[in-house]
Amino acid sequence: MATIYDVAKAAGVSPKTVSRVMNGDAPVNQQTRESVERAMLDLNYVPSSAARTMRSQRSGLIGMITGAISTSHHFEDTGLPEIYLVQGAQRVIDQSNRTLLIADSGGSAERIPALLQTFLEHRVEGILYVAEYHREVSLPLNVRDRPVVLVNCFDAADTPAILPDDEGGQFALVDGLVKRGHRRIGYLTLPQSQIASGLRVDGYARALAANGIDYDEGLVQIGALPSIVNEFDLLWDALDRVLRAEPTVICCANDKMAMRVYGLLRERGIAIPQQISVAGYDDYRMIAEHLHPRLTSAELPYAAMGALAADKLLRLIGGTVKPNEPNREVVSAPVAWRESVQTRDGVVTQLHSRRKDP
Amino acid sequence: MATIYDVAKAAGVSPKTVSRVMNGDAPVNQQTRESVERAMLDLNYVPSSAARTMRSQRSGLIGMITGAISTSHHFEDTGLPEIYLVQGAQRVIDQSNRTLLIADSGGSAERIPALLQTFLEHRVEGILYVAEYHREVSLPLNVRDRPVVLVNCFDAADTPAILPDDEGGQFALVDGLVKRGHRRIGYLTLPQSQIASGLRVDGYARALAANGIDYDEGLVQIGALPSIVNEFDLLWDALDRVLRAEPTVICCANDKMAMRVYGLLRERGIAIPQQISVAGYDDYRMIAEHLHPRLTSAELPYAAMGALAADKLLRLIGGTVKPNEPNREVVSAPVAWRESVQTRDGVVTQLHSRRKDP
DNA sequence: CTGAAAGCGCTTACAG
DNA sequence: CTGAAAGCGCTTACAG
Repeated sequence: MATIYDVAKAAGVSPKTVSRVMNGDAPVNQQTRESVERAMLDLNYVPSSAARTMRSQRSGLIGMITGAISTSHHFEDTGLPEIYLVQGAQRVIDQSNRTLLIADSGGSAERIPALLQTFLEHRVEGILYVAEYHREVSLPLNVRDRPVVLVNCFDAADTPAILPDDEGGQFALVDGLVKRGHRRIGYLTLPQSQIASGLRVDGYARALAANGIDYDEGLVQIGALPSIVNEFDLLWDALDRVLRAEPTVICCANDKMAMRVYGLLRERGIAIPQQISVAGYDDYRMIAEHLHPRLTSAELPYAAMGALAADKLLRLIGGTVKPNEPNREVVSAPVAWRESVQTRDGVVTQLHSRRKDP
Repeated sequence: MATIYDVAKAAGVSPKTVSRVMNGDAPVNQQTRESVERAMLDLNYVPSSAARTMRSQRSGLIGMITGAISTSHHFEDTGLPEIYLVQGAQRVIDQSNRTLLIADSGGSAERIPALLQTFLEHRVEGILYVAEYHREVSLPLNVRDRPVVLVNCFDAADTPAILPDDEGGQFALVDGLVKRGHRRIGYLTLPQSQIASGLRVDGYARALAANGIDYDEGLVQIGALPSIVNEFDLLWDALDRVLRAEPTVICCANDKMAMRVYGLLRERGIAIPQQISVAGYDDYRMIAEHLHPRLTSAELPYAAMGALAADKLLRLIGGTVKPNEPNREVVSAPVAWRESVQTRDGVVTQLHSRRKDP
């Protein structure tokens, strides 16, 4: 392939001038520039990032390490939508004229050191470490010397982290349900050992409290457990208990569970949303928009998290992080209201008339 | 960071010997090796792939360009499961001691030349070009000088390509349905302008013919169109026409459509699978295993396609492709039989007794 | 089994 | 606005 020397010779200038035309780091005479550009085109010149990296000591590479692209062996295969996270990060990184290097752990943690080694050989300028679900992690020590941003996870060392606002998301969902006239709000959760689940139940409880509604234990049931063989049986029983508490709406731990609940409710002959409303979490559009009726869901803002994480990492690399900037940032997102939730007209009217009464 | 010279000095050898220890490309005295390895550890030495690339003229990088990681603007958001494709390719590439560089077109074709430029700057040894859905593409010319394997697509220039066996997949599905006693087999398709859809209808027809069943036009209806606003209305009408042809099972163009059909059938009070069986395509587990009942589906073998594509690309790079090897390869996959399809016992018995009759 | 010299293709640091 | 020299950190090609 043509080198900068070939271009320089063809254009009748020095290599350094070719370099200046490419990088725009110093003024170049218009005519000189044009002849250089012509030479680059004629020779089909493509600069070598290896040479550039070696001399400048800046690789322009950002490493992202993730287990997203994997058949995960943990709680559920929550993985796929994390792709939005990759997309969000990539957009920001492209804009900074850098290249994102993505390594997939394939779901097995023991591969991560090797992936990091590869990143280090490529002299990545920073690392985005993405977890498959909201959880605590501990980073291998050999990363510590360059900027890292955790995404969808956090560690004991308080490494900068971008997290979803699980508490706020569930709050907004439940608060919105109350505003739509619901007061008996069922909730099929995951076990509290799941960090996201604990936070969401907190949000559920806060929304009830904010609206003066008592927390009824019967309305909140665990709808799934890790590695249960017959998942539908467990969910069936949990749904049974929730229904006995007479809800007008059932919130589900995630959209996948909501999809199952659709099947179970219909098996019982209960119409959605006419007889009972249903809501999910994640706003996983592949599911939410194709269920019938379409599913109301609180968005897990992966794209925004990816973008924010990339932005933060770039600022860490550039040294432009504000001194008072918190290490952990939480990303909120709106609820996507769709037809699976029906407004309880009577109650809403009642609320309206109350407001107008005094 | 420590360089090979630092390691050489610490170990009391020449840089070339350190290189030999790292690469194992020539015999090294056991004691020498050990002192070099100790020095590498002590100094926390990580070789620079940029320097290695520049001198050896081999980057060890494979580029993958994809629109998978995107909100696609075409027919439907088929995107997400292509991640399995990335996973399949990465496993193979890791084993060859290379690194996969993934670039996402974000769904917009105009970004692709820039992504290719980045790949060329990094001197990728080959390129995997992944389409979001089975289709024809045309490659930008500037790729032509290095090995390329198309995945999920093909071009007029007969570039090596790995494709899903859509015809065979639908054949296996329909043939299996017949073996399970079904003879009136409805099919909600996508328009034939979709290559995959055309092939699958071919497979459907071949399976009927192979089993001596007449093709009934009334049983085959288009269930979705691109950019239709109210997608459920169109599907509702198509489903209506199919039902009038009195099928015992309905095949759907993909799992997402099957998910919608679940909703529509239940709205009509038709029980799955007791009154009618349903099958999908893609075996998109996020959907298929969480619908109730779980959905029978023909697998779109993305992981296998990714692995095969990577394997082929590596052989193209290594020059070990067999001369008689076809440029286009098709990947087959089994059908995942689940509870949404019910065996028609009566008919099956009838078939059995027939065989035993003469 | 080991080493000295050169060079891969850029950018840095300096000079003019 | 432009250029000559040196060097980034490896591996190649050669020699012993």
